[in-house]
Amino acid sequence: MSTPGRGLHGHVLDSLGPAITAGDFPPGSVLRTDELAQRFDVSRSVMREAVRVLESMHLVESRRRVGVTVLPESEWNVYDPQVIRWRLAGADRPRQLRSLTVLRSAVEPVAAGLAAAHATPEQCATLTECALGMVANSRGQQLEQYLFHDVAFHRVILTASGNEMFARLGDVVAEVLAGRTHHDVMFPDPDPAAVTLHVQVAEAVREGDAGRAERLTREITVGALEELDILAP
Amino acid sequence: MSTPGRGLHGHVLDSLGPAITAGDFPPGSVLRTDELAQRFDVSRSVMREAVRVLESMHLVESRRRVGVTVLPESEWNVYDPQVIRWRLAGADRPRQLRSLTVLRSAVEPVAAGLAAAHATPEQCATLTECALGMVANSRGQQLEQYLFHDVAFHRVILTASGNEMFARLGDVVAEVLAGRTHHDVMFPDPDPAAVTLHVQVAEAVREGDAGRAERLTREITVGALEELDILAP
DNA sequence: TGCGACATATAAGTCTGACTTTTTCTGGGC
DNA sequence: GCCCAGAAAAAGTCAGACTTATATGTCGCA
Repeated sequence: MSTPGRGLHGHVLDSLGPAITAGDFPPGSVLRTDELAQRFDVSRSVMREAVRVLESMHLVESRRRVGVTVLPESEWNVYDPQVIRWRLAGADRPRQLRSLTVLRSAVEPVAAGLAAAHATPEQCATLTECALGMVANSRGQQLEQYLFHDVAFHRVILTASGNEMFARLGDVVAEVLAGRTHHDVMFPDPDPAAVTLHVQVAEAVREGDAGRAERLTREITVGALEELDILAP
Repeated sequence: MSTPGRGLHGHVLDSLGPAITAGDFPPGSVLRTDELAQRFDVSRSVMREAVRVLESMHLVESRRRVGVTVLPESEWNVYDPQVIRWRLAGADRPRQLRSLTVLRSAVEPVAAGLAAAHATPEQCATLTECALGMVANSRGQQLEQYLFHDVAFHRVILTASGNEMFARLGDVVAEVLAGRTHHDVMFPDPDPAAVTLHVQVAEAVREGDAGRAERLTREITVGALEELDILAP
């Protein structure tokens, strides 16, 4: 999905980031750069670079004479893809998935409506292909193939909306959908109603019917939320 | 609003960040750490820390034997508050405001609906106060006072939704609203209809009427979008 | 002429040690 | 009890030497 551990400082981040986001260090905990450098067996320069990155994510704050203070969750840059990945890998993954799914339920319908107005013919074609791919793999435990087309579908919607803020949520949606298929309980086959809705959204976008695209997508996301409620009530 | 230029590397970022996000270096441009260190008159260690931060924002990519490559806009972490601030300070500020306003139009109505279900009595009280504050300052060019209550209002809605992803957009909304009042053309007095809508949203949340809160908030954001269309068609 | 292996230059990456600066804490004097 | 000066602690900064990956160019061979 992304670039794990490039360089020594990256390796340090791969350890420290998940540890902090998992709550191993309660907010207000104080770490010392030198000690961390020793613990990870890297030089102080490398450790400082890692701390700077954590600081830019607002996971920690570095102050003179004090040290590196872990910030409360409310300060974190929870939209940073790296932070999202770390948190999804952690213990309260279910809560993350819920948060992100609620975000989806707000964004995707509006994005679909905009896509109906702005999608290029190519994007419409891709959308239809994705929907058909979902149909073709909706039965017979072909979850991986289904997931592939599902992710592609939602990426196209978000991109075709023409809004960059929406487009950049493609990775988030991909993580959420992948998480549902891989880590969490999943029904052996996808919900047939959801498959139909995707096909209909592709139709609505193709026809430029913004209102219908939005309504149908809202139904999809409502379904995703209900699925979460069933799995983790 | 935030923490400008803490430390030497922060000062470098305050210069480099806006320059990159403004497009001063076309995507693919290659910078060299040593040269940058000279240009900003800092040591390489400091420069390296700054580059690491830019790298974590996906504004640049650092590769051996090549240098620091500026990435295309499509790679940027556009949800990073710092990046948002840099871009809003730049030349294509209007486009940013539009992107962010569209995001608001997707998120805030859903947030208001959730707030109606989850808001504490304290939050309801604060919300009503904010709405009243808006009413009280809606006439007579008291834009600053009006803005203050407007920002507070939307922050409460986003927080009361109980969704952390929504809550973290409070700063973004604050930037957008402040931008509208300060930098851009603004009607001498706020739209009376918008003021009324805010009061009604506060009512709906207080009464726990999620549907109405969502609908009314959608009207507010539609109004904000239309306002943009009028100002920059 | 074309292609692959090898050599080389380059820029990032890393480490170390010394020094500076800010800020908290401590303790003494009033 | 309060305030100010000094000390201590940790981050911040710098300079220099060394390592490593890698893009590119060169040479020989087919």
